[in-house]
Amino acid sequence: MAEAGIRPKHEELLAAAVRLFRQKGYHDTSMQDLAEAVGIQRGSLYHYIEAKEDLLWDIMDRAMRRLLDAVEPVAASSAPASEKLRRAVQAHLAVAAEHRDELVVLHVELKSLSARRRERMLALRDRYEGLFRGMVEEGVRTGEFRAADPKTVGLAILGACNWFTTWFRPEGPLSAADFARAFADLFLEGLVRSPQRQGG
Amino acid sequence: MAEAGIRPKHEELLAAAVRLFRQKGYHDTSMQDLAEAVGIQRGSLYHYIEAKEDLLWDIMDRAMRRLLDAVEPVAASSAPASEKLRRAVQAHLAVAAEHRDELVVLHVELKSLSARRRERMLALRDRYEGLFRGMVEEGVRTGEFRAADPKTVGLAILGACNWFTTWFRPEGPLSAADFARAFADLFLEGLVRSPQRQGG
DNA sequence: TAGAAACTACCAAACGTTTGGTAGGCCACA
DNA sequence: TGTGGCCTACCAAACGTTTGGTAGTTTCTA
Repeated sequence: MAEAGIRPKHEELLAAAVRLFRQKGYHDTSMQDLAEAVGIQRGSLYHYIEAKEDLLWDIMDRAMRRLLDAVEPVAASSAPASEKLRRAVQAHLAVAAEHRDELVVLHVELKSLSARRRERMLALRDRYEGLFRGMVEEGVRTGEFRAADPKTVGLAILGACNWFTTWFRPEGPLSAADFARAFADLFLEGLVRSPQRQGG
Repeated sequence: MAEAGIRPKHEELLAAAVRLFRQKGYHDTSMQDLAEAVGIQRGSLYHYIEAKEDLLWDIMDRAMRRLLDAVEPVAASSAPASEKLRRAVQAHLAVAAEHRDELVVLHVELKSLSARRRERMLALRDRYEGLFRGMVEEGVRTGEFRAADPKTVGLAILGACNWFTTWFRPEGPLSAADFARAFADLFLEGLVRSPQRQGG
């Protein structure tokens, strides 16, 4: 919660927690696992944190803010809706590619947070979903997009983007930017060929 | 694994496990929790199962087969690719709406399976992903769809469909069929308005 | 009267967390 | 230039509880 400068061992611990929580899940990762990962004794972890759940919160909070920081400027810009949406997808996938494990933990371990913290996190998530819904809304309002339910469409797009973290492999032939282009084309132009546009 | 007719209490146990595993996660659900949910003592659970993991496997296996049984006939039919894709999305969302908890467990708890069982499940998942990729491939091949990478598009569509389980609420104003229509419109026609088709 | 269904009692291990303590570095003060 | 006080970093051991699972026995029911 309180910023405390850079504490190397604490960062190392967080990094180990991200990896283990993604691999085994929060509840199946023991303090023993975490201690071994950073090379200290189980009890010594409490020199750095007050409780196991603090690690989970820090990871999820950080991940959520990465997404908000990446997409909020895009949503606030003055480009056409289609261009905003394209850039938002690109921004999301870029974060997702660089911080895959964090984002998987964010999505999967919401249920492992305490009620208070879960509510705070859900509020941030709602804000994030609102960005995508808002861009679709804007496109529909200005007539750039066809009539569509912005909430449903926003969730569909965000779903595809969120799922990306579960299958993307950086060692594959396509980059996150490649996938972002393919995604945006799909959402904006659709699959069905139309001779009047994009000519082939 | 071996089919054994209908065993009411065993079904009750499975149903309780689905609910608890979705709510709290597999590792945070104890045998005590399960026993209380079906009104027997902890040790008595082992009259119905050999190990806790059997419950997880049965749930995931059942969920995966529901999806395959729903979509495989669609993919094997002789309709145009766009129509197949529309029906596949409809079929997936129908299963997802009726068996939400099962599908969430299927997606979230893969990591909690033993290595052997996880591999078997991944094989089934690959088969399922192949159905969607195949439909896109077909559309591109026949020229019904524009040029696109079938694997990427298949995963994007499936991602949106899989994410559906995390936010769909049956008590909401829109049915799974409504969402399926909106999803299919998005994937097939895209968002950007085109005067030459669907005229408005 | 056999088998299914459930009980009680128990196990060894693991859990997250707390405790009391130590080693070494830094800094003010005499 | 020592030295006492405080800090960070960590250890080893123990805390009480819970874990998944087993064994042997009793109760219900067809």
